[in-house]
Amino acid sequence: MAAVASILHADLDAFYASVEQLHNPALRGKPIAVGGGVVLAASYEAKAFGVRGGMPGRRARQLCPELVFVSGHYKEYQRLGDAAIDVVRDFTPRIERISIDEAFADVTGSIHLFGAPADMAASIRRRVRAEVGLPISVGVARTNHLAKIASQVAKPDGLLVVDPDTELEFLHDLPVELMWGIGPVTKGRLAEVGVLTIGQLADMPGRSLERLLGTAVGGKLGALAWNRDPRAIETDRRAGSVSAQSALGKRPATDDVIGPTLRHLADRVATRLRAKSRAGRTITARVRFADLSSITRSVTLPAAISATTILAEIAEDLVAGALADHPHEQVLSLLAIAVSHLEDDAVLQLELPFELEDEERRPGTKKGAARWVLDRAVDSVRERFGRDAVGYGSVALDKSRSVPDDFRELAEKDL
DNA sequence: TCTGGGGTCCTAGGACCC
DNA sequence: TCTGGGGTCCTAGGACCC
Repeated sequence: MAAVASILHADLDAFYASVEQLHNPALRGKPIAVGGGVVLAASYEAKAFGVRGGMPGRRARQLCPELVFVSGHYKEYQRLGDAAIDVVRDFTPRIERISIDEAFADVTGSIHLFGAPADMAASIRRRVRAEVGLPISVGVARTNHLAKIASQVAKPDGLLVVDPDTELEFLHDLPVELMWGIGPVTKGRLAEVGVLTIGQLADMPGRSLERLLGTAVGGKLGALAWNRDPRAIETDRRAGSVSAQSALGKRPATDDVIGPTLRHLADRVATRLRAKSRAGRTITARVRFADLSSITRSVTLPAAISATTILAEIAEDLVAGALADHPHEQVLSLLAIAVSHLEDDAVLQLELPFELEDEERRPGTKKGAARWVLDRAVDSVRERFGRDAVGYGSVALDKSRSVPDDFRELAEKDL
């Protein structure tokens, strides 16, 4: 019965870029970026020039003229990411995987088997380097939040253990943006009142903090700054929503752009739902305009759906409504569809009778069920012959702009 | 030199019910 | 006629994470 929890946070360093450098020795030691139009990941050599993920490729090339762009090997990312996390899993089943390259592990119950958490962390780093070939940083601490911060401070290719006796000393000298939940906006708001370090944040009266940032954010950050982290490892999280989006560059807000794009997005989302026997009640459509401002419209149905065509029709209605509210916007830069309020057992849900307000355009039970059967048939053909074997009409997406499907899959969470 | 894609959580107002 | 209070759901938007 250990009195204190021991949490590890393991985080592969510059993951995609490291995989490319592993497979192609000519890239080692060089500034490289995975991606093209947009930088999906940068090597540490590139980060030294200020290149960051999410940055437009053109901007990255300005910052670093000798930057080498490489296209991604996404299947490899999935395989090696899994392999690295599996090494961590050898030390405990109490794993919460945050993303493809990052996981928390609660090793409190493993100490009697493997020794001190710091030794486990060192073993993990050695084994991931030897067996997977990649550098991984590990933070060790009493709480999730502290372990996560420790791994960030340890990077690249480092190990940092936060001694339970010196947690606040460690925490309070660090810049506020290392905390979970502090992004550019919150960092800016804090900077305006002269708060740059976690220690300064901790010294703010709770009430001023909540006035500045809102009760939830302010309260949470205040607690974290004093090292009160309520968060425990969650070993089996399931996604609460599914979504798909397409950046469009600049396209006119016309039916020939909107229709095919929404059908494509609806297909992606609905196929994923059906593959996991799930369905959702709330449908949200997002429209982003040329100036990057965006609006959303949503509707909650009396029963959950997972049929492609119904989802596409509802999304089209939502987008039409959104555009009607903004008659002066003529140019679109992105469309997105999300389904939330997810429920299990799509088959049963879809057989429940439900009626939508406009029966003419939004078929209810019988047609809905028939469409679901058709969608399942399409799904099974695709399973055998590939995604492109059969489609829902023409998809007039600008392929040069869009991101490979393999990459999209990396970000998908388990439904 | 206006930026990709998939997610989570929170807020605030209004509708509706008891 | 006007007065309460609490709870839940829905919608739209915003900040943040990887």
